[in-house]
Amino acid sequence: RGPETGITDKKCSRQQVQLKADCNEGYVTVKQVWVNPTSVDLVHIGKDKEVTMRPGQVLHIVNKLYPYTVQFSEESGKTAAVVAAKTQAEKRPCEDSRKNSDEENVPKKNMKTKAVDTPGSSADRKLSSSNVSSNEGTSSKKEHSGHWSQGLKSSMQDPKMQVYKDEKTVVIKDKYPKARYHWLILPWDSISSLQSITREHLELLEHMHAVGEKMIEQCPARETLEFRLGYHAIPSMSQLHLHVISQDFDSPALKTKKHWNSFTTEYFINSEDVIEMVRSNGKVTVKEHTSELLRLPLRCHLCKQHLSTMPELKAHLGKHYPK
DNA sequence: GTTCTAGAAC
DNA sequence: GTTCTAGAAC
Repeated sequence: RGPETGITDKKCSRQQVQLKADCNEGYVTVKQVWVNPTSVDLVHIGKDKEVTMRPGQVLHIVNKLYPYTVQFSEESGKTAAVVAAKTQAEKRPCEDSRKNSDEENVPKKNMKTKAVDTPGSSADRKLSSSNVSSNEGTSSKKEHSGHWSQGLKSSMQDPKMQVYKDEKTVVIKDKYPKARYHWLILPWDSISSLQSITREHLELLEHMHAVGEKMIEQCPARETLEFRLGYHAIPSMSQLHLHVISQDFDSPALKTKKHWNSFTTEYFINSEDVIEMVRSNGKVTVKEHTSELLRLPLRCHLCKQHLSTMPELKAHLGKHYPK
């Protein structure tokens, strides 16, 4: 609460939240300093607790009010974080881009933005007040953060990438397919990840699954290839996306152990299991040591044979799936 | 997420 | 010597 945010609500402490941006990783750590509820994607943080927030997620300062989003922008080789009051940021993106052509670098008077200090190690990347204004100009023009983790949000909006769309979802081909067929089913609604899923999203999840199955039905190789539909337990890219991937894993973009294990271990959660989890539990929880699954030794998903290198694995897969 | 590359592994 | 991977940088 104070002049910087314009918040006058007495339920909001003058020191309600603490934000810390990691510009290299592209997220902001949000710590709730005061007792009244602060939430990210409507999930309460709790006093003295911290959560990470990525672009696309919504921070409510107190009592589900005063929505804010974060954006990262690249400016003269440096990455900077900008926090923007949500309503203003979303209200007039088109108007902004026009206006900016004759109002270059003039900050919006009513756009409440605030620079966030980066952690100590990257003190040289700290924002000075002078590039706050230029960053405001950039972020309102671009309409997206520019950070790689936001790539799907821009791809899904690009008509050239869309291979199917309906009222709830859009389908794009994975930009770096890890198999002969690899689609992503995304909701139009901004849903950052599985972690923000609730029972309210059950129908959407079922619809996404049905769309995925439609993609398989229209695939010329549907008779000869197996497919799996599922989610990465800990995705790198923001915006919920259902993978539909053929099980040949015959692709030059499949290069690393991490790639392999992300599709062939429990790191890949079947769409049906996600739906069942939400139905019975109201949310999706990821097991504790999930990230370690990515370092497991390479193993053929079909015959379970161990392979010592990626080239060996790829040669081995060739036996299961001749061209 | 990908790209790039130093140095480990062979 | 070359191949391959893990981690930094983007």
